[in-house]
Amino acid sequence: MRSEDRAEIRSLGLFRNMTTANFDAMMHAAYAQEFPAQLQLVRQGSRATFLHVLVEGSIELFSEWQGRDSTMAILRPVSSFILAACIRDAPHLMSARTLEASRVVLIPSADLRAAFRRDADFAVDVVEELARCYRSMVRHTKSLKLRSARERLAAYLLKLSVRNGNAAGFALPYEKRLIASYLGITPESLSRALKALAAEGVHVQGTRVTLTDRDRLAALAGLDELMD
Amino acid sequence: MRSEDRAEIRSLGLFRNMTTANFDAMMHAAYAQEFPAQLQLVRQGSRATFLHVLVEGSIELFSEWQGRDSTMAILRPVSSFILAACIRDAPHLMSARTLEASRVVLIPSADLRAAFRRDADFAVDVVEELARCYRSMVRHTKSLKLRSARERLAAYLLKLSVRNGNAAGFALPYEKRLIASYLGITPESLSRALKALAAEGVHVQGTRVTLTDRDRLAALAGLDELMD
DNA sequence: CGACTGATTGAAAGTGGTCAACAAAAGTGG
DNA sequence: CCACTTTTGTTGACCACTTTCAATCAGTCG
Repeated sequence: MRSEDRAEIRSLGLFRNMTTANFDAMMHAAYAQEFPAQLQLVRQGSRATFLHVLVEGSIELFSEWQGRDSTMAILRPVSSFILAACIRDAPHLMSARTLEASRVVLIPSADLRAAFRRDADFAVDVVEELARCYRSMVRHTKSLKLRSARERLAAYLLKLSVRNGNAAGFALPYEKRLIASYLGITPESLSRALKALAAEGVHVQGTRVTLTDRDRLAALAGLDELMD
Repeated sequence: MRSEDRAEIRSLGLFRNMTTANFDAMMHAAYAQEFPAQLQLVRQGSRATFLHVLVEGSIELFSEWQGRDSTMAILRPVSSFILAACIRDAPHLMSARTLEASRVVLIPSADLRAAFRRDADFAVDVVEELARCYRSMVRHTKSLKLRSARERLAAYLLKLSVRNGNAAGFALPYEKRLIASYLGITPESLSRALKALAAEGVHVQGTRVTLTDRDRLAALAGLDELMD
């Protein structure tokens, strides 16, 4: 593994506080790997054998059922994923695939669990990371159940703007079909919803978005500390 | 606190493996309390100060936004709740209220965190419990995003049947309005969806449900290990 | 009994989905 | 680099499902 990967992982919230001895032991059998775009890394239903840490690129977590599928989360570096399945040593509930060429570090879940038992500081960080993931899923579910499609989209656009330093203009970071699936609607509905938001000062050309009436949009989105 | 409450909590998966010394220390400031029905125990946005353990009765976890609300989970004894907020020491994302008269044990979250640091066996159990909660929320979200309302209802009825020993007839355990909210639809829609399921052999009279064609219903519900 | 809450039903409206056609981009291979 | 293919995005027409609102019915509880 590249030493900068190692350093980057070490500096992740998850691994920052563990002792060097435990970190080294845990990483002993870990390895980094490059994956091309659109490669499925995890298949739902399979057993968790490695904790994955995304170092470069981006990852989609999605679920499948009866030929349908839905995007559950979109991950950016540096973040771990499938922590819960590793801990429970249970089948994955979600699949994962790369959205672009990505670099992922794989840590054997048995070594993760051993480190957890040996190092209380690490245990604290693991449980905090997992709590973060849980709360993130709760937020996603709340948005699905409490907001309409248009409201979800409005909130999503505002969050993108915030991520870009409150810019009025920014580019959509992913394909629209992916965003649609994440928001729980079809691509056609997204296309129409974007047009409908022109009334709230949203203008879209290709991947380029411009917000001309932030207040109106915010009123519709109703951004909430407890949901967004 | 009643000694049987204490014993019951001690035998919970969460607390079974910790040392007696740590259990006693953690429970030192804990206390049990009876609450009447329909009492709100937790308000979303407030700070987590106690881990709650439901010993008797039932609890609804729900979320509110802009005057709307939605049932996120329904808990039965014995189960803990708001573990994630305790761990993160963060505002609750969900509110909680009793559905019926309930008995709840309250453990100061600071004591919980202290026990977590001192006792690796307990730490393992906490993280497993949290992973269970996370996975439960993932399942709920999958069902919302991948299934239609009718499919969700079919799956819900089949799960109720399983819970009743695969009985063909059983009573709905909660008010229909609550079930509707949990399934992400209005009470009116639930009423109509139940009627529509007559085609799959579902017959309802009041709270009494009878399934006369399990196979047809199962085909619609598409029960799945990774979602149900 | 009368008041209240929850459940059902009907009618109307709205929202989002499906299907099909087409346009626009992006990727592929000569 | 260009032509071709494939994928992604948009638009229209139509439909299914769900919600909303209102009225009614059915229990429950003082």
